[in-house]
Formats: sequence, C-alpha cells, structure tokens
Amino acid sequence: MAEPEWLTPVEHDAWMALAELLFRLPAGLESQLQRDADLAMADYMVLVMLSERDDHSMRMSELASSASTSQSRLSRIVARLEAAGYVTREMAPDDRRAVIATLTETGSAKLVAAAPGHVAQVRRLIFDRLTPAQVLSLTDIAGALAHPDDPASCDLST
Amino acid sequence: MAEPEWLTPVEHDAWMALAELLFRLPAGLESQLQRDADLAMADYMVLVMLSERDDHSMRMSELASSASTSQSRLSRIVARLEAAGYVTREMAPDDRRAVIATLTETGSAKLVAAAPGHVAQVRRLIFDRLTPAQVLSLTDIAGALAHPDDPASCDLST
DNA sequence: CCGAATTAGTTGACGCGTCAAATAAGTTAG
DNA sequence: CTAACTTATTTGACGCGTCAACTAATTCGG
Repeated sequence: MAEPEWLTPVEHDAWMALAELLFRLPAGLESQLQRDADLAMADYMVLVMLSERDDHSMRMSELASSASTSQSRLSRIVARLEAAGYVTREMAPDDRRAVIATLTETGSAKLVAAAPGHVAQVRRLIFDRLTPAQVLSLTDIAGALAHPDDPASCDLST
Repeated sequence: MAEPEWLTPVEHDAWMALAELLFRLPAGLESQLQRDADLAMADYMVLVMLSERDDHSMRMSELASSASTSQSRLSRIVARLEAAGYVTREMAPDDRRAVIATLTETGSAKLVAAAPGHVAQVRRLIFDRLTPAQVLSLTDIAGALAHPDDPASCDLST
C-alpha cells in the first residue's frame, strides 16, 4: 500500500514486454492448433489433463482448475468435446451433483494426432528462442506469476 | 527439423508453468480493469498507445501492431471507444485509405482515472512476486518470445 | 496512362467466454 | 427432521474476436 504509484523504468520495460507476450504468444499457438487439429488451446489442455489420468477421467471442477479455466467455460468446452466424440460425461456415483468427464478412444487418438504438431510449435515459438538458463528462469518466474488470486505468494517483503 | 519430437522434462515443466501463466494472468488483470474502469485490456492498451504520442493520434494499422491486435479487432475496439467518446476517427489527408484515430480529452481523462488501479494490479500480480533479478530476466525472455511470426529470432543454432 | 496487384480499413456471420441466474444435491445447525 | 447454506454444474443472454468477403484507394508493370 505504501508502494509507489507508478512503475520504475525497469518495471515498465518488463511489463511492456510481458504484455506483448500475453497478447501474441497465445495467438501463435492457437492458430497452429486450430488450423491443424481444429482445436482451441483450452480444448487441447482439457484433453491433455484427462489423458494424464490413469483412468482418463476427472471431475468437472477438478478439470476446470487443472486446465486453468472457469467452470462455466469448462462446461461448454466439454459439451463441445462430447459432441465431437472425444469425451463422455456421466454422473459421479458417490456425489450425484458431480460429473465425471472421461476421454474416449477417439479422444485419445485425436490427441495423439494433434500432439506432434503442437509440440513442434511450442518448440519453435518458445524453446528455440531461449537458452537453457532462460528456460529454468522462465519456470521460476511463470510459477511465481501463475496464481493471480493466491494471497500467499505476494508481499513476502515483511 | 532434426529436433526431438517431444519436450525434455525441464522443458515440459517450463511449458506447463508458462501455459498456466498464459491462462490465468490475463484473467487477473482483465477483471480488475473491467470491474473498476469498464475497459478490456485491449481497450486500455489502445488508449495507452495513443496517449504516448505527442499528438495523441495514430493510424489504425500502426495502432493495431502497437497494441498487438489484428486489424479487424482494432477496428471494433476503436469503434467502441469512439462510441464511448474516448477517441475520434478521421481520414488521413495524405492517404485516403488510411484512418487516423485520436484520443479525446474525455479519453485522456478516462485513462488518467483508470491507470492507478491498473498499475496497482500489475504491481500486485507481477512485481510484488519477483526479485529484481527476475524482473530483468523476464524482460529478456518476454522480448525473445513476443514475436511468434518473426523468423529472424529462431533457429540461431546453425 | 491502364489494368492488375497491393494495402487500409470495415463488416456480416458465427462461435466462444462471461456473468448471473437456475437447478439440484449434499451439509450443517437447531 | 428440516430449513438454511454450500457445493457442483449447467444455461440464457449478451458482447467480443475471428474469418472471409467487401469497398476503396494507391502502386506497380508495361
């Protein structure tokens, strides 16, 4: 609260660079996936999160936070993926409010087909442009910034 | 092309952290601006870019690339900002295809009113969570990643 | 000069994400 | 037991961004 009201020049540069990244990088990743696999990044992430589970299943609410989206957005995404045959939805046996989304065989195949192109794009746009040291540094920085609403991670200066 | 097809574990961690950042940070910034100033980030950026010019004016196409958006998106943004009274549009005298957007007094005032809250949020979500060294590092990394379609910045390994 | 190609900007149709409200099923306190 | 609260998910309305098509002005080749 006693912080200065404006940014220092160094902070300003960092913020401008980050803002540009925030606008442009998603577009570059999105367009490859859309073009080659007809999937949005968020769709792809949802498929990935499901595929990483042994049973290829997850509750909607857990899936939403894994994929970093809102519940209502996830609901629409899964509805689309279900319509495309990539996932199924069923009531959870233990808690009848909950819904379990499950990746289908078709969905697995879709992911297997889409992954190489996407990974290549990630490599092109990100790792080909960074030194190994920068990759490590990026991991720390992104980890520190990835939870906007987490109060524990800020104001460590006391 | 001879690159490995998948990511190394270190790269995977970095990518996951960055992906989370890419999904969550914009939402955290966007919501404050929307709530307190009824502006989207992209709207705000457009106003900022105009305000940084001496004459508070810029061509649409230049404004689009400064604000890192597509032309058609910018066209809609400026239409909204014009309807709100924050900018005006007029034909360029030298090239009659071009349109010059100009920030109005009302638009300047809006920006002055919105800036402190936004800057505070940027500080909360970004700079309060990074060491000075990380801020420098972020500037370099974001600079390297901010131009997805720039062929000059990749594949320097030859 | 003239016609083809390029550049600048806008717009209609469409799909997606957000917000708030709705539904429904657990949970808790008296 | 039940009324109030919380949690899980969906959905209607609405605004925004994207894509492709369109208008119009400038430039380029011959």
